[in-house]
Amino acid sequence: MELRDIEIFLTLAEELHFGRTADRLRLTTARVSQSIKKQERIIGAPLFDRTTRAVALTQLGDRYRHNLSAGYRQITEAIQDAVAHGGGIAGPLTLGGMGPQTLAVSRIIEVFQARHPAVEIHYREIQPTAPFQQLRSGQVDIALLWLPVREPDLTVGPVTHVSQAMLMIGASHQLAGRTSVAIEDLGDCTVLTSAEELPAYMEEAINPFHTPTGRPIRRGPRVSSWHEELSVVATGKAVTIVAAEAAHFYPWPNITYLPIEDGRLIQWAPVWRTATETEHIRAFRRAAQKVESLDRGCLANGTSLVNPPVAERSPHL
Amino acid sequence: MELRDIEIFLTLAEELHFGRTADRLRLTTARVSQSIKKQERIIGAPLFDRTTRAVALTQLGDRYRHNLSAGYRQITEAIQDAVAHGGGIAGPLTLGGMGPQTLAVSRIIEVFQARHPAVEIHYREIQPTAPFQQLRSGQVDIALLWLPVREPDLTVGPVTHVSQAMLMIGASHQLAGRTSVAIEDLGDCTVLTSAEELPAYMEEAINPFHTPTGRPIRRGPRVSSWHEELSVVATGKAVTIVAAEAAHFYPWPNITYLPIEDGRLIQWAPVWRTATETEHIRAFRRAAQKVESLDRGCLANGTSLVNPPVAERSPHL
DNA sequence: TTTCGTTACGTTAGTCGTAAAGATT
DNA sequence: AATCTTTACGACTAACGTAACGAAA
Repeated sequence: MELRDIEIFLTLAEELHFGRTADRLRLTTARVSQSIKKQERIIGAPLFDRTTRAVALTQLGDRYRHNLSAGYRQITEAIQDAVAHGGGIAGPLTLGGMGPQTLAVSRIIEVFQARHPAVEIHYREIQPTAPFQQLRSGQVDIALLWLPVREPDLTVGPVTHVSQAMLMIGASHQLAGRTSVAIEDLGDCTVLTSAEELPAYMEEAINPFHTPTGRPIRRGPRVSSWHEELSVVATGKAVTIVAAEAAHFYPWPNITYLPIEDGRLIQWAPVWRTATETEHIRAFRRAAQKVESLDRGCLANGTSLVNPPVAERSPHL
Repeated sequence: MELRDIEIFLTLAEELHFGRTADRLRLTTARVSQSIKKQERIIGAPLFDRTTRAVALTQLGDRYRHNLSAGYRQITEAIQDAVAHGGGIAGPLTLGGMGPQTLAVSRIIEVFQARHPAVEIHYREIQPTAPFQQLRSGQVDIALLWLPVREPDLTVGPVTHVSQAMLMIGASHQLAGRTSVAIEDLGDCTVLTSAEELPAYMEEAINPFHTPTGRPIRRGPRVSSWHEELSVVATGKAVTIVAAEAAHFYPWPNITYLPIEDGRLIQWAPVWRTATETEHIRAFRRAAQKVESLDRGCLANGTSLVNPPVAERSPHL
């Protein structure tokens, strides 16, 4: 019997519903069922009376809950207290990323987890059409966004990686046969519009309003999510500029990805609300800087080391 | 962080010694070290100052211990309480057996563990020369002994299995070339004596004092343990009657095992102190009876079932 | 040299998810 | 049919032991 089981029991005793309990603890109902069953086997009697319609504590279950809850709270508080005084950090940290971009920072996350095993990292999908929304609403603590980001209320961390820019275009589009395109060619295209208004500087940097020679670039249908972007592009109604990783992760048959000759690079960096900067966030930035310096070291050497210098070991919690 | 880690921490905080902590928890020092290190990583600061000479709580460690201990006790008590009221049983149960005999009851132990996952079973070796000693001293709760056992303070449970009796004899002994012996042949042998006095009825039943025709059977060197028995028999100084399993598990080159023509069978049964019969012991007897009845069922059918009727599932705790 | 704590590494047990099967309305 | 819990099964993680190493007396 471990704390995890007790947590599951106490949560179910509150929710009286396997599904909601599983949601709260980010488990499956199967797992909840298994854990409760295990405790009932150890104790030798049911803790809950349950049908598919209702879950209720038995008398014994209620007694168990009552005896358990105080001790459980005390222990979690003791750990929190020690963590607070020990300089460690614990608790949840939610990262937001666009599609596969979070994969690109896996080394940072590794280093972070090794340093702070008690932090549980969660992920949320960020829509390119509303990059700041979840950050501002507090749903994500750190968002991995493409630069530039110049918002007065947001802080931008170190650049974590760089992607080639590619033009995502319907396979039936007139340009689709080309092996590459230039920004100038966008003058002949209709570019997706974000349903949410993006800041002008961001829009300009990613999908400019004018070609280098000054031709205006036409704006097309409004989309509100990444999958909508994919769908609209697939129908050939519009095009948009994306990071090269998209070609890898969304190789749809009716979508073509073309390199952009002007060789534009997309820089990615973690971004967070300045006002709610926590110790978690500072620790994440430190991890990012650490990885950055390691990478610089490798590049400076110019040779691929047989045993790359890994500063921290993986957690093994 | 789980209860197990907390238990390890609290024990080390008491013992201030990795080796003793490991012993108390039946772990290795490596494991203790790993668990403490994990907690220190989570907390972010050392809990113990340790050299190879001394282990001491840091200030933070002491605070942690103080905050933790009450909650830990509360939780373990809550579980104990629920187990007590739920009809389940928990805690240690020590079984004693002679050599490989405990293997013969593995099915009973399986059934028992499935019914009572919270009971941790330990094993202790019982010497055939002093079968009741550890039972009476409380070192073992249940001993698996060969019958007959007729002691006023002991209760004998159901027979768990039956072994062929064999004569264990030095390879150089005059009888060693035979393919089998009769009890009558013991008249020509010297039989081991137990260092501790065995009850007469037991001695008579196993190594009788007279052959069927009335010849006395000579008593030889006193031995005080099973390995001493093996050694003495190997030198050819004496012989003794053992269960057939011994031939399997101790196939020493200078020891020969001979079937006994009179076809004596050795019956094994669990035995415990009547005065200290606990719920654990009653549960063990029930498990033994369950297996007994299953076996009877199989024998009655006369056929080996493809899917033998296993009443309880294995624990998967 | 012995005693004690740590590190490295391989094995195994148990957690957890997926998928499908019961049960109840 | 829809909703909810349980069972079956497989994958993967972390607990744990073994063995070797390192430091202190």
